This record gives sequence, structure tokens and C-alpha cells, in this order.
Amino acid sequence: MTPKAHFAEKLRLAGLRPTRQRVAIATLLLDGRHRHVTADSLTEEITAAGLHVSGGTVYNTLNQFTEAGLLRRVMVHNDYSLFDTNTDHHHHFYEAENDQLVDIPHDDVILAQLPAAPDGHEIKAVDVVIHIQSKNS
Amino acid sequence: MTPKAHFAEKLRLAGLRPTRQRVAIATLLLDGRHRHVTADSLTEEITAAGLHVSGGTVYNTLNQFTEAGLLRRVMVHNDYSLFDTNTDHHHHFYEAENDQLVDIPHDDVILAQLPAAPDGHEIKAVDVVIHIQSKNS
DNA sequence: AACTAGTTTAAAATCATTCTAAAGAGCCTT
DNA sequence: AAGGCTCTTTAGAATGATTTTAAACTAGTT
Repeated sequence: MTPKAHFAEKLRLAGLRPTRQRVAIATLLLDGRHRHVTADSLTEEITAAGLHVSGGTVYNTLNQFTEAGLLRRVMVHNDYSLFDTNTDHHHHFYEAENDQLVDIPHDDVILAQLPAAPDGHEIKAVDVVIHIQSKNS
Repeated sequence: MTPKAHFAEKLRLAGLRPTRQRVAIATLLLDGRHRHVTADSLTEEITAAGLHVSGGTVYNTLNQFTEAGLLRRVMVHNDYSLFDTNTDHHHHFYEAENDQLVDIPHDDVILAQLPAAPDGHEIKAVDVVIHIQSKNS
């Protein structure tokens, strides 16, 4: 199977029509490498690959991929959106000083006790963000 | 001690000059009631109290209070900033559907194991956000 | 090839937040 | 109480990420 067909299929399974731009973005983001991207950094990657996708579509695609579970939104500040290509269950270190986000392997955080969700609700996800700072600051 | 003098002193201790607007906002937010506010909701409270503080000052004050440890910023989405008047160590439930934030008592979450901070860094804070959704959705 | 619904586009619009320059107010000194 | 110095506040402009718009395009179907 060609890479293009592979990602087209992946998008179809996610309920997304495999358009040229979505396949291009999937090829860049969903290759298994774990990293964190922004609308801006993704646009740079697209440009570096000799392609062009309009700004609106970059935003739409990031949102749609997230909605479809192909990406995960990481919440550490309010300046701009961050997306994680690793959708497995894991947590993050965040250093505000340098706006640096680092993955924490799943097993390194153990939640021994969780509260029950409020009545009529169920737990969808548990996000742990450990804020760190350099020692001499 | 008058309430005004009380909050003026509190601000001085936090390293903030007790101006009329900062005392007014402290009186509204730092009375011990635990709640979550936004720049918008705070502006409404100020107006409801028959006062007026410019938009820029509302934002500045929220940031300064947070910096001074009088408020805590809560990160659950990227739409606008949320502040918690409860600065004690505790975590949150977040229901995205209704943009609803609910406190979790400190003792209801037990972190049995935390990873060591990366070299040269130390842990400043650990935030746990439990995303919930209503069962029939 | 033709059709239709979903998608992309560039540009305009939105909206929270920050910045600006001028006016005002704490607060220290006399 | 007046003077003065610095920090604050103000209204309005500016910023910047994100969303919306309306028109052009395309994937998938007939």
C-alpha cells in the first residue's frame, strides 16, 4: 500500500474525507513520531515540504483530527493551541519560562485514588501537568 | 480593622500598592469564598457593586494577583483565562460541554508516584484536570 | 460526464488580551 | 500641606490567534 493510500484509509476510518490537504497533513503528523505542534509550526512544516495549505484549513484540520482522536490537545497556557501527536495515555512536564513541553511516560505517574465523577457524569480523561522551573531562577 | 484596611494590608504584604481599584477587586475576590472568575465575570461583579474599573486594569490586576499568589490560574481550555480564588492545593473536574469547572478536594486525588523533574529543574506545581462528560451524550 | 455535499481558499471578522500615551494617585520628604 | 517621583489607571488603539465568510473546487456517487 502506498503511504498516500495508507493515510487516506486512516482518515476514512476516522470519518474524515481524505482530501489532498488532509492527507498531506496526516502524512506529516501521523507517521508515528511523537511531538508537539502548533498551527504555526505545522504551517512551517507544510511549507518546508514544498506544499501550501491555507491558514483556515490548518486550523480546521487540527481541530478535526483532535475531534477524531488522531491528535490530542494539550492545555498548558492560553497563548495558542498545542497538539500532541501522541494520543496514548501520558502526562506532561511544562516549563513556562521557555514554553517547553516534555512528555512523561505513562507509568511514571501513578494515581492511587481518583474521586468519583459528579452524578450523571463519567470520566473521559485525566490530565496531569507538572509545572517545573529551573533550579536557579 | 476596617475591611478596606484589611485588604490594603494584604496587598501590601503581597508587594502590591493598595490602589483604590486593587482594594475594590480584592474585596470582591479575596473574601474567602472559593470560586472561579474570568475577566468578564469580574467586570460584571464590579459593575454590580456600583463601581467601575477599566478593562485593562481588570486584566492587569488578575495577572498581578496571580503572580503574587493571591489567585491561581486554571488551565482547561484556550478560550479565555480562568482564575480560582482558592489557592490551596486542589484539583478540578472539567466538563467541556458546559464549560463547567468543579473543585476536587485535595485529599480525593492521591498521586502515589511522581517522576523526578528533568535535570536542573524542580517541581513547582502539579495540576490534575479530570475531564468529564454527562453519561447520555 | 454530471451532480451534490463537503472542503478549501483568501480575506474579513471576531474576540480576548496587551499596549500606549496621557492623566491621576499613592507615598515619601520637607 | 505642598512638592515631587514613581507607579497606576484610563480609554482607545493595536495585536494576534482563531473563526467565519462567500465563492471556487473536489471527492465520491450516479
